[in-house]
Parts: sequence; structure tokens; C-alpha cells
Amino acid sequence: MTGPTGDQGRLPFGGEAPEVATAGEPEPPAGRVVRVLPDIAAIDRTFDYLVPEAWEQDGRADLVRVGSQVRIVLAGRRVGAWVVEVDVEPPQGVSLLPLAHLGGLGPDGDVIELARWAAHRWAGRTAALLTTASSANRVRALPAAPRATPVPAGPTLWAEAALDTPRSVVRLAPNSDILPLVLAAARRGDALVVAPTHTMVGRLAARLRRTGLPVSVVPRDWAGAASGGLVLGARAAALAPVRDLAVVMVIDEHDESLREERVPTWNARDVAIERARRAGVPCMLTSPCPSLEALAWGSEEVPPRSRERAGWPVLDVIDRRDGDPVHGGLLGEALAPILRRDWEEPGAPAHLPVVCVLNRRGRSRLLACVGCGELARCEEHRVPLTMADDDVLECPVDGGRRPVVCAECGSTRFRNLRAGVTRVREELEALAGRPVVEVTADADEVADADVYVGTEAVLHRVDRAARVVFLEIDQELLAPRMRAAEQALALLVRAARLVGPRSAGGRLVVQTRQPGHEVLQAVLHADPGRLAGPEAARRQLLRLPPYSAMAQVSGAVAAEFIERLGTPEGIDVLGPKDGSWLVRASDPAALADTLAAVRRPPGRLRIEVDPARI
DNA sequence: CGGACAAGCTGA
DNA sequence: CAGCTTGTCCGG
Repeated sequence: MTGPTGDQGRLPFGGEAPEVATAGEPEPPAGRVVRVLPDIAAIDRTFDYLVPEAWEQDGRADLVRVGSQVRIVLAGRRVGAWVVEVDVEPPQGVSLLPLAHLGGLGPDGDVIELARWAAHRWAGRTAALLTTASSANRVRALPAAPRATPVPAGPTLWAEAALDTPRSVVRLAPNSDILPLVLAAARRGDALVVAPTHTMVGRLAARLRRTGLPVSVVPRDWAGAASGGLVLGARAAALAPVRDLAVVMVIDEHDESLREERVPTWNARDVAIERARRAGVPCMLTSPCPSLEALAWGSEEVPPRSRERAGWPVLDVIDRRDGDPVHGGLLGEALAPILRRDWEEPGAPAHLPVVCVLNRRGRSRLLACVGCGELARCEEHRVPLTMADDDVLECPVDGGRRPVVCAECGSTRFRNLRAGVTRVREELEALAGRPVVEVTADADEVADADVYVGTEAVLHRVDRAARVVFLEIDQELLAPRMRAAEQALALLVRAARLVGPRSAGGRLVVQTRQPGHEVLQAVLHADPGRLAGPEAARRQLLRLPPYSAMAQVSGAVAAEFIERLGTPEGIDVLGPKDGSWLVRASDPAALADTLAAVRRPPGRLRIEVDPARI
């Protein structure tokens, strides 16, 4: 289908005479030309198409805007695409095809630019991010803008003033209410609020709606978000439309759910930060335990000591080095009164369960000294040592070996600390004298019980608890991962919300052989700074993120990619380890530029920027 | 991604 | 040398 030519005053060819067509070819049709990005893996470039003449007649052409979703014929196939530029001057010498089908409206130019930035930052395709930024349903017209609604006045929060500073990190104890701060943000105009989980988004949305505020939850209400008011959602909200962005807020910025697991492994916190920067509006991150990334980015606002303390539960530490280290299984006698609910006062208000967490993540085994109960660990790398075949202790980080001797007491006998969840459930039942229900991540329904046991997934399956008991927190504290300590603290924060603040009797229980560990001290004193300080110093010393930026390169052609990468100035390549390499640069931008400069070899290649487990 | 086409391999 | 496989290139 070719439209008539020369029937419009202006030609979209920059004044070029239409006689550019080669001899024998029809002259190029004059019509609007748009630039589109196809939604096809492995094609990360744009193509130009004509807006069909018929669309100009029936009004469809009005919907061909930046961001609109269309279908195009590309290499003989009909594929989806986004309009990324309108009224472009096409290259000469190519004959343009018309757009094949009109979908609906999509992300605006600013969000498309943001998606491009994110694709570069995390070394992935723009289309992957545009999918996230687009509406799931076809949007042909936006609803009317919501009426201006006065935001209900709330109590003035100590942190509210931080909303007027460009980059704030607000530390809020686990059981603090976020609502007043969100309302304060809404008072400043159209606010974008990103939260880590759909559960939290749903609860917050319901409470906000009760105040009469116009709230759009994305991606469900994409069109509503575009028409104005507060926009709220999980990870994808960072790329959602907002009519007149006034402020950006990320709740629980430390939460790893904000990070996409598939490549590109973009983080909604970092996208939200960039979005606010581009729009020139304030950005606030909140968290009970701010990440080092957040602390390196903005200025931390710390609540008054007494207020922060009030929002954390009490932490009971059961020191497993005490008692009988030889025969002591996973469950110490000290657990008995908790499991039997002996603490429960007669006529206690709510009959909430006791939740036991047994962390089975990672396969690392812990070795405990039979003499003093101390764990065998590498002082240098802060990881548990493993027993090599030839009866020596080995550090999993650098392979360094040492004799089987306890650093504390000189004993040469160690015991393996490991137990399956099933066996532990039986032991718990015996100790509790009542049924204990095992909870797994994929169980359909959780039966009612007084005591539950499961992996950390149990913390997502149970809403409230009288006690949360970490049977084996050392597994988490000493995991050979860069972020192990931060992740352990995040786990304790989650548990803290299940049991509530100390004023409501909230208590956490941990069994540990390292009662002095910074993570436990942080919870004990309700002061996450006790971990963040030393952890920042360690990371800086080792040039680990956020004091550098890393990408993990793996897959069949990883070696080829690394070879092509070479060793540019300021770039370190570490590895290979288990078939994957780490590329390190001074900061994310330098890393992204370096990775983008390498032509990718054909074949399977996975580039994980900001890898989760290193 | 998937089609087009070129270069390389095989068998009568 | 036809007929097939494998690899590389490119799409408006």
C-alpha cells in the first residue's frame, strides 16, 4: 500500500527533492515516517516505517505517538514494536513499508530514554525494559485527569523535611508506619512510590484509597497512572507513566525483590533514582537497614534513638557454644520454653504461632569445634572453612589450607552441623510437645498450627507471629557471599515485622555461635549502623560494590567475550571460576561503557551486572 | 529471532 | 556438481 505522493506541502525529507529514487523505481511515498524499535530478542536497533495513508483519514494516525505499540512487517514477519521517534527523516535508498497494525499508547519519550539508559546500565536490551514500561492492555485514550484532592493532613513526621532535599535515605525501624511519609510525598504533587512486594503495594494502596487520594496501582492501572495522581507499584512502577512527576519514593530500598532476576538484572531503586535525577525532583529511599549503595548515594536521615528502638522487637540470643557441644543437636534446651509457649501469660490476647526458620540456602556446611563450640572459619575472608578430602580445613574463597585445629582452643575435632528440615520438624515436635507444621515455598495452603518450621520462605507465608526463631542464623551470617551480612539483616527485618515492635511484646530468637556478630548486635541495639559502618569499611578496602561495579560473565561463549574485552585501563577481570568471569570497573557507568564496547560473539552469553551472589 | 545466502562437505 | 549442512549477515 503506497499513498499518493507530493500531496502535502512539506516533505519529510529535509527539503530534499523527491527525485532521489533510482531509475525504474517509483519515487518514495511522501508521508509521515516514524522510527520503531522491534520487540525481538537480538535486535536492538531501530527501523523506519511509514504511517499508512488510510490512518491519516480515519484518525488512527493521531495515536501514532512516541511510545505507541504497533505491529510491523520485518523481514517478512509481523512483529511487535514501539514507536520511539516521530516525524523522522528516513535514510535514503531504502524503501519504507507501512506500519501493519496499531496497538495502544505506551511509555512517553522520557520513560523511553530512561529505559535506554537502564538497558545500557545493565547491559541488556531496551525492548526488555519497554515491555515492563508498557501497559498490559491496549490503551487508546487516557481517562480524565483526577480531580485535585486535598491530601489529608497527617502527623508531622520527623523525616518529612527530607522530601525537600534531592537525595535522602530515611532509616525507619521495621515496625514504623510508612503511610504518613507517603501522604507527605503526595502533598507535593504526583508522587511515584515503588515498593518491593505486591503484598505491600496492595496494603498500601488500600490504605491510601481510604484517604480519598487518587491512586493508580501499576501495571494494572497504567492508563490511570498516565492521567495523573499518585502512582504506586512494585518493581515495574519505576518505569510507569506519571503525569506530572513531583517526587520519587522507594520503600524498603534494601529489598532484593527490587532487582529483576532475569537479565538485564535492573534494580528498580537505581532506575527510580535516575528518573528523579532526570526530572529534577527529590528522591527519597526508605529502609530499616539502608544498603551501602543507598548510603553511598544520599544523605542518611536517622530517627531519634528511642523512636528507632521502639520499632524493633527484642532479640533473644541463644549462645550455642554453651551447653553440651558434643551432643547438642540443632535444638538447644533454651528453645523448649518458647516452643511450649511457657512465656504465654494466661489470657494472652492473640494466639499467634511460633515460626522457626531453618535456612537451607547454599550448601555450605558448618564445622563446629567439639571442644569449645567455636565455628571453623577463615579470619581473612570471614567465611566458614570446609573439610577437604585429605583432612585439612580449606577456605572456599582462596583455597588456602590449614590443619584441622580450632583457633580458639586447639582442639582437633570438629563436628558437622547439618540437619534436614524434616528431621528438625520431628525434633521440634518432640521438644514442643505439640504438632509442628512444615511450610515450604510452594505449599498451596498452610494448615493452622501453633508452631511452624520452614526455610526463609516461611516468613513470606505467615503474616504475624508471636516469636520468630532462627534455628541456624550462622548459616546466613557466614555465607560466602559479599552481601551475606546485609541479607541476614534483611531477613531479621522481615521477621521483626512478623512479631511487631517490642512495645507489643515482639521478640526474635536466634541460635548462634557468634553472639558478637555485627548483624546480631545491630538488631540487639536496634541500630543498623553497627553493621553498615564496618561493612562499608570492608567493602572499600576490598574494592567491592558500591565502591566499584561488577558484572558476571558466563555462558558458552564467555571466554570469547572476555578475550575480546581485553584489559582496558581501569578494568579488572577476575576468574574464571566455575566457567564465569567477573569484570570490575570503578563505577556502574564505566562498567556499562566497557561492556557495550565489546562486540558480542554469537552463542550463549549471560552478562549479569551487579551480580546477586558474589 | 528467523530467512537468505554463501561457503564448505559429500557422494555418485 | 547437485544437494545438503553449517555459518554469517541483516532486517526499513
